[in-house]
Amino acid sequence: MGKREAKDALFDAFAEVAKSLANGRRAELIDVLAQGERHVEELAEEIGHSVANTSFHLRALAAAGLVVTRRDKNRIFYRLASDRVIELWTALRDVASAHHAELEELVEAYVGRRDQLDEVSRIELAERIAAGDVIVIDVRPAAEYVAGHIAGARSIPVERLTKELRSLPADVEVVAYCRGPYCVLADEAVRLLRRRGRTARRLADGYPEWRHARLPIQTLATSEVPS
Amino acid sequence: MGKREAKDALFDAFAEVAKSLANGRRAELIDVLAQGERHVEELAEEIGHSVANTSFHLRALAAAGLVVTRRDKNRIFYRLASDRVIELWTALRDVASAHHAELEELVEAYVGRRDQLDEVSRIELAERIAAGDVIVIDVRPAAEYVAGHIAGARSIPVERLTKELRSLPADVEVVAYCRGPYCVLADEAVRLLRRRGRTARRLADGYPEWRHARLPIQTLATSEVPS
DNA sequence: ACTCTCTTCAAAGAAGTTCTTGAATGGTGC
DNA sequence: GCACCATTCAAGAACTTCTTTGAAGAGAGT
Repeated sequence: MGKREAKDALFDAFAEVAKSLANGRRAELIDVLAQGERHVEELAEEIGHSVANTSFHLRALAAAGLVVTRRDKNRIFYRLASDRVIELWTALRDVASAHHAELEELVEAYVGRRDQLDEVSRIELAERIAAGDVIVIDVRPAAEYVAGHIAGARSIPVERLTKELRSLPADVEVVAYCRGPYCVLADEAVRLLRRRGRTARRLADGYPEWRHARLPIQTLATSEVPS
Repeated sequence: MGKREAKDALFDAFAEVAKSLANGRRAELIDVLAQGERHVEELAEEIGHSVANTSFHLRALAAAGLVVTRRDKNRIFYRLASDRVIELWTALRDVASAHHAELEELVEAYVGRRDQLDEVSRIELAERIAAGDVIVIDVRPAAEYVAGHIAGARSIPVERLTKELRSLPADVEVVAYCRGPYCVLADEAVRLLRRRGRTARRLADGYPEWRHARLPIQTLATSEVPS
């Protein structure tokens, strides 16, 4: 094999990894899997496609080495192969948001205007948690809270927030967080809380970034799903 | 636009960036452009394709916001849009090498066995340069040296190394560097130097990583091409 | 062994990608 | 204004990807 062929083959292999991310549905899958492991049916629900098609995309991600599987009973769980995949996904999002002007329009179309929804940085939140003058709520689906959450956070999936509202003290600021900067769950929670007269902000990014920054987290055994 | 459509559109936009890297030739272009700006004809030469096809790929990269252009006389120069693109490219390579077992075979097919070619880390090299007990040679094409190089390095493109050999003191270790961990120029240089009885190693990665680590660099005005 | 559930595979049409060839464009410098 | 140059565009052939549909496979539990 000549130098040219060998170099092409090597760079084609790098391109294979990029190709596995080069589809919006697979990108959504990576974003969900950054929260923790999930099985096919849940993932199909998340991306709004058939189980067959989701399985097809998951196989593409597995072939590229981005996700790995684990069998438990007759369920197959998918998870990211390593934290480096989160770094890659973060870098991709960063480059996209830095250089793709029209992306801002897409973000706004999806998450709505964020100007008034003050964001809290990871560092500030960590300090406030240490000081104990803030309530942190995890508004992701309960399964993701179980797989891992910010230490001290309480799980209130956004659709249960109205019901649980009275259990939140009215005189303490609430910080909501979810999957990351392009997740709308925390925005919805903050809007709802503010409509009810609460002081609320959202964490600027989400759980994967918090975890990657080695800030304190907790996980629960799957049997301990909080009610 | 519904939530689903808006989310799909947003993640499709992220996927567009990945798609622009999802081709081996475009990946090679990014790797070369990480060294500094170049024009189409040079880039076509680098990837071994026609100018028309290279232009086509460059437009794909530009559309994704990864490269930008600059006109000088009747030449158009391409360069990476920002350092974040280098971070993305590095993350992609890292994930590929961490999870793609067969990649090692491809690397070996391209760069050859590296076991005996001791590598020097950035940190060690920076210390050795400060101590002044090492000669650093930049074996990339002269144009890339001009665009930027490790401070104190001397430009000896690998094809001129034999000629320049006598000008290198025989009793000092030589460290060669080139474009990055998957570049073969420094390996060739080290092999040649060792065959001639010199003590030589290669920098583990290359110029873009050195620069990104904010270690000392130098650039030359284009008129000062070293002979 | 049988059935159940979850997951993957196969086929096929529509849509997209890659590379080649040859022509067109649009600044530059005379 | 004109010729020249580097670069881009256009068209087309070969190939790959995406999604849907329906069927097949593989463990787990009875």
